[in-house]
Amino acid sequence: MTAPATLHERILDWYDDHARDLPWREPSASAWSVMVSEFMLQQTPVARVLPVHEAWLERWPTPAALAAEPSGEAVRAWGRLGYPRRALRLHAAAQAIVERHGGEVPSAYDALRALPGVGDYTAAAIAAFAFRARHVVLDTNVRRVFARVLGGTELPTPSVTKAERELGASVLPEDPETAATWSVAVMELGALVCTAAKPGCARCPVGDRCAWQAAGRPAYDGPVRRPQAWAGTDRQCRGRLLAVLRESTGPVHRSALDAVWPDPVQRERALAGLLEDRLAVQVGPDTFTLPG
DNA sequence: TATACGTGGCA
DNA sequence: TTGCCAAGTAT
Repeated sequence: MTAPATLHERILDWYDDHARDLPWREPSASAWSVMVSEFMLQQTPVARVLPVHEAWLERWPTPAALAAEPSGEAVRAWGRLGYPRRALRLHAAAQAIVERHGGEVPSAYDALRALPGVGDYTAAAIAAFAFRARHVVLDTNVRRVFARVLGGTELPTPSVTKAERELGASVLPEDPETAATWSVAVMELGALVCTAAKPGCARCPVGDRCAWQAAGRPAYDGPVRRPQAWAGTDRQCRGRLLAVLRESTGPVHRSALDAVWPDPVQRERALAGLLEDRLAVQVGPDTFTLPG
């Protein structure tokens, strides 16, 4: 009789068989490639990131290459990925890498965490996935898997708790290389099987030792997060206006912006917001463009 | 801690 | 069709 496989063995074996081939997971992928992917994947599905990531790395193979261009080019190349301030932050991070780290993506968590647009998750992810360092990586997928398998609840709490970080640390393999693979494996399990809406428990490698399944898959009963409104919001308006600037090679006249949003009050407010965020700049009395 | 911040695919 | 969702960060 062989001993039943451990939770870790099950998940690592599953990942070995089911991991998607993603460019930023290739052994030859640079730390910059990993970093770009992490920025793009914040709140954005893999399928939409793939083509933009490829074009980005082709055009800007290093942080220095991006840092040498106007931030507006980063916003333009970001395309319709959403949350364009991420493009601005990635550009600013590239400049910081050139200034503070000689153009090399830093490997230390604290140095990464200090870069614009890099929070707790992204710093840990870059350190773990690009440099194979031992860090607890807590993204929404990992948190959901832990909540179910180890916690017995359908969904994690709205924000990361101390208990979660401690739990993550307690199950993180000692060996750094194994720890990094463990993190991406749990993340992949959450993305492909232990999904938010329709979990594939029947094909889950740890389904028979999942606390949530054992409890009969009780529905989430925690605080309800209000769905984010979209139609008619300032956010939608900003998106419309920025799309006009992105798709134009030169300065855009106010009339071109007027054409994409009917409400003048909201339109002005959104434009002011874009200028405030440095996603757009005013270059004349009535003309605007992406930042230089 | 709650809120703002894009976008498009899918049920 | 409308609602929900997808590798968060900054304030």
